[in-house]
Amino acid sequence: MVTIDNVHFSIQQICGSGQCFRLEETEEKGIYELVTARGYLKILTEPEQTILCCSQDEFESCWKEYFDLNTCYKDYIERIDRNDTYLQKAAEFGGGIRILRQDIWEMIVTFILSQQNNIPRIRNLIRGLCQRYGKPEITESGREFYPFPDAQVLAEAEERELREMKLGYRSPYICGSARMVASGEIDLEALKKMEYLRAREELMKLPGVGGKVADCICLFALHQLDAFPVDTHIRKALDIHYPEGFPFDRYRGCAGVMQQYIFYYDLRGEYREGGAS
DNA sequence: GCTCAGGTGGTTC
DNA sequence: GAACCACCTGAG
Repeated sequence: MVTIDNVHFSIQQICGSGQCFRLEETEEKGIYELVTARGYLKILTEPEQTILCCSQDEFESCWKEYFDLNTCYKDYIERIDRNDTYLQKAAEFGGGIRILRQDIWEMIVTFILSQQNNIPRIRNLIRGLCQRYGKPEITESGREFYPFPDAQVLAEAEERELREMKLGYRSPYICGSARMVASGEIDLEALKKMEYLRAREELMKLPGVGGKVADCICLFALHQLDAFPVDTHIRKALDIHYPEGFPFDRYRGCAGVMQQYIFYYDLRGEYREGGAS
């Protein structure tokens, strides 16, 4: 068991920030389960602290990096313009969010599926893919879980099968991307070493990956903090609060963190303006 | 029925 | 290169 205080770390906020679809609250309130390429993790959340159910060694060698706990997010928050009350409030509201270091193939598929889709449905689609194509594993405590299927497995799936699973018009994108990754035409290891814009450009060679999806992959898998995915929520928030444009120069090296604060605040914050409903 | 949900790719001018 | 439009699906 490893205990972390909740000052700048919140599982609920990370779960709600839309970067990870395989972190879910169980039927027991406050207890979460996370399935990643690194393995399975059970998490207990309490008002003051969060408890990761793993050994100290596993924490040090794996989860500490995954949750980006070596980084001080307070430093990012302190970089926010004091006159920018909107961003100040957003960062205060979502101050426990961290940018995870997730598996790149999983992020490619996840964000291809995210287009014209809502969060609960994306979760279901991914769960379906894992159960159908992932090889089940068992935790020490006997809990069965399904890791994300690798590109080689999905490369052999038929488009028809994916359509049956309600992936819709995204089905050929998944098949095509899986084949390009499985064949090595797109080299995932090489992407990890590339600079942000180069990686973004390379990812956009995959079918179904445009600028927004490529930015999500860059941010949530490659930890490129200059990536700033602009979706409908962010577009709306930027139009209202930054009609002159978002100050990217000021937030070089952490724009993606700000994006997450804005996104989470727009989606979950009590704050609403203009569109009263 | 219609619109919308964290878009992309193809076509057109 | 900006402006359209089709595209699967399910919920409200």
